[in-house]
Parts: sequence; C-alpha cells; structure tokens
Amino acid sequence: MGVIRTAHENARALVVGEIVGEARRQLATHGAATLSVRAVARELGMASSAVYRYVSSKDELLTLLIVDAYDALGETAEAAGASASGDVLARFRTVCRAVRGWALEHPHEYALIYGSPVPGYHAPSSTLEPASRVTRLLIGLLLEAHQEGRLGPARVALDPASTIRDMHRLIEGSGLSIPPATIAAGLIAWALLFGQISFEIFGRLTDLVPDAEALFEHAVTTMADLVGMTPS
Amino acid sequence: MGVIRTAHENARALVVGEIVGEARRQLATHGAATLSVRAVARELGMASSAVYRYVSSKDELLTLLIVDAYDALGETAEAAGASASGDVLARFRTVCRAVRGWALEHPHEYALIYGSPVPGYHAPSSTLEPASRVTRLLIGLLLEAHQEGRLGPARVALDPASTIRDMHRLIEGSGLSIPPATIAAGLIAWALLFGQISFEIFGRLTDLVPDAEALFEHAVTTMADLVGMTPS
DNA sequence: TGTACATCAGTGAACGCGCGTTCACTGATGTAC
DNA sequence: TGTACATCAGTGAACGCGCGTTCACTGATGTAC
Repeated sequence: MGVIRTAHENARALVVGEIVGEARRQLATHGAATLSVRAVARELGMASSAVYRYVSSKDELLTLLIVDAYDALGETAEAAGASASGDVLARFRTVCRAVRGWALEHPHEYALIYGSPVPGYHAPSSTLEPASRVTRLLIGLLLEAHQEGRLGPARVALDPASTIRDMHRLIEGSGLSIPPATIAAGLIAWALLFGQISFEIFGRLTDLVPDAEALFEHAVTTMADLVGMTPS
Repeated sequence: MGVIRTAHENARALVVGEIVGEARRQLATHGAATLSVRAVARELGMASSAVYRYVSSKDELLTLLIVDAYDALGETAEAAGASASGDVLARFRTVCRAVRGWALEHPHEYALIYGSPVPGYHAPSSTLEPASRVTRLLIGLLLEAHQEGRLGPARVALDPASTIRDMHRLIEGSGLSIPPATIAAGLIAWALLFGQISFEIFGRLTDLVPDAEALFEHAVTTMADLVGMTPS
C-alpha cells in the first residue's frame, strides 16, 4: 500500500497511536498485570467498545506494546551507537550503557520484554524482528571489531561437539565471518548484559551494591574481555 | 513456643501446607498472574472464605509461595553440593547445574522469584533469609576455594573508588576474608548464572541454541574463570 | 471417667468491583457521480 | 459545484464472568474440672 494513505487510514493510524501511547503510560505507572482495555478507553475519554475498532483484542494491544518497547530500546541503543566517538570497544561500551539507561528509565517496559513472559500470551511473529534489534546491533559491533582485526581469541574453549555444531549453524544462518568460539562467548556476554541489568532493575542489588553503575561498568569490561575485544 | 504444639496447631499447620501445596500446583500449571484464592479453595473442596482462617490475604499466600520456592531451590542446590564428589570447582559446577535443573523443572516458580517482580506486591522481610540461601551456598564455595589456596586472582580489575568501597563494605558486613576484586567478580558471575538460566527459561535461546545445556556448561566455566577458581 | 464449656474450623450468602467482548444503533465524513 | 450514498468512527447498554474479602452462623473438637 506504500506511504500514501486515505484520510481514513491516516485518522486510524493516529488513534491507534494514541491508544498505544496511553497503554504505555499505564504500563509505566501500574505495571503490565493491571493493563486493561477499559482503563485505556476511560483515560482516553472514549467508550471501551470503541477501542475494538482499532485493536482486535487485549492480546493484540499487548503485542503492540511489546513491539513498541523493543523499538524504543532498539532506537535508543542504535542512536547511542551512531553518535558515539572512539573505537569499536568505546562504542560497544556506549551501547551497553544506553541499554541499561533505557531499562532504568522504563523498568516496566523492560520487564515486559526481558522479564518473565506474560502467562497465556504467545508472542506472534511480528515481535521477532523488533526483538532482535539490539542483538543485531551488538553482533554488528562484533563483526566490525573482527574486520578491523581488533578481536583476539575468545575466552571460551569450545568443548562438546554439539556446541561447535550449534555455533556453526548460527554462523551459516547469518553469514557472519566470526569464529565459533567468539559466537559462543558473544552469547554468554549477551546473557551477562541482561542478567546484570535485570538484577539491578528487579532490585537484587539494592542494599548490596550502592553504586550499581560502577559494577555495571565492570560487567561490560568482562563482556568485552569474554569476546576478545581489545582496546585502541 | 518450640516444637511442641497443641492438636489445633498441628491441624492448622497441616491445612496451611495443603493450601500452599495446591497454590503451588496452580502456579506450576497456569502461572502467577492467574493465581486466585477462590480457585485454590475450589480445588481443595472448601469454601473460599475458609482459606481466610489460614491465610490473611492473597498477598500473604503469595509470600508463602515465594518463601516456598526459595526454600525448594535452596534445598535442591544444597543437597547437590553436599552429595557432590570432587574438588571445590567440581562442586561449584554441580551446584550451578542443580540450580538450572530446578529452574527447568519449575519454570513458573523460577519466574516468581527470579523474573519480573509482581506489581503491587512488596516482599516482606520474611522472604529475605530464604532468598539468600543459594547465594550463601555459592559464597561458601568461594570461601572454601580461597582457604584451600585454589583461588587465583579474579579477572576483574577494580577501578572506581566507589566499587572498592562497596566491596569492602560487603566484606566487612559478612566477615569474609576474600579479596575485594574477587567479590566483584563473584557478583558478576552471579548475574551471569541467573542471566543465562533466565534466557533459557524465558525462551530467548529457543531456535537459536539447540543444546542449551552445553552452552550453560560453557557459561559455568566462564563463571569459575571470572572468580579465579582453578581446577584440581 | 463423664460432663460443661470455650475454642475454632468451616459454611454460604452477600457486597462491590472491574474485566473482555458483543451488538444494534447513530451520526459524521469522504467519495463518486 | 451539489447531491446521494457508502463507509466507518463512536456510543451505550448488556452479557457473563471471576475476583477478594467480610460476616453472622453452625457444629465439631479438645480441654478443664
């Protein structure tokens, strides 16, 4: 259909935006569990039945919110990566910081996409692409470092045949020219990134580590170390 | 009051156990969001009002479930650690495997304690002790390795003054004789452990890494490496 | 050992609530001639 | 440019549901004498 739309379609897109915006606002203040179609309609000053002209069900609204959150996080991370100066390592650190920063600013949206899955909700395929945005960005940095020759050996010794097979499958599936051990290290570093952020957001570091930001910096160093990213 | 109880008290404890058990069963099949006092009563064949003789509110039931989950995980991990043969490193690996194994068997209970916090619920202090059981076990292993001289330098270089201060505060608060850098590395390894498990439980590795168990073994090696735990 | 009494488990009805979703309708708005 | 018509946004009432929690009550059970 392209970019040209009829007036009706424009109006539709506008209202859908308002609905998702209000839903996001309620998510931010009350959390995902209490999100309700009726509450969104109420706050928007329209009948609850009117929302169904734009969104077919509560699940679809949830999907829109999830896509929205992934996109917001992806955009924040990409913008940080694009505007960062310095070498690949410096940009990697900046991107990690941006992800943490977004999570701290939007804890409920972060919980929606990186916390426990909402029971009974099954993510449709439309969430897959936005969900991989941050991952693709991080892989891009890894690839860049590799091409610049800034990638030492990964700190992971591939042992069982199944992992070697899995890593080769990933490499072939994406067409990346990164050594399998680096891929494995990248996956582990990825888990560490979101593990560290989740611990902080979900309150597990409270009263334990006052300066969580400083500890996060250490974690990022560990990640870079893991994949073999060397400075300057 | 001690261990001796009246018949009434014994009966009470028994029924509370049945209520929590049924609630746990429903949590396992339907997830935390749909947990309801009425559904538990229904399944137990009692009036919903009767539950309030034993549990003062839904929040208290949730607290009992959370304590229950922490204790189950703690017991599993402790049992694995106690029965494991081999050196500290081997026992560390066994404990990590046991934590992952429990999480895979009880994904909803895992989500309850290590996923996004339930909105509107504030954990009372009675959850603090059970929550720290696994952590204390892991710290114990670290301490053991240190006392046996099996602990090389941690792979974390303490940089900002605030982290050094935070780590010293942790050491003093617990009376541990572990170097500050090792404490920091331990915290990061801790985040990696649960980050890796959460990624697997919450489905982020599905279709990406078929043999998640093998990747987990690599992650555990990375954790041991991080804190400087050396083999044999 | 037998009886009176206090304790407490358990009941069932009720309160008030908010939810997701449907449906027949009204009225505005853009479009085709 | 003016009019007729189809489209569609939005309404308000309704359905049926399940929830947490309270309350006055009944009847069993253990205890004290």
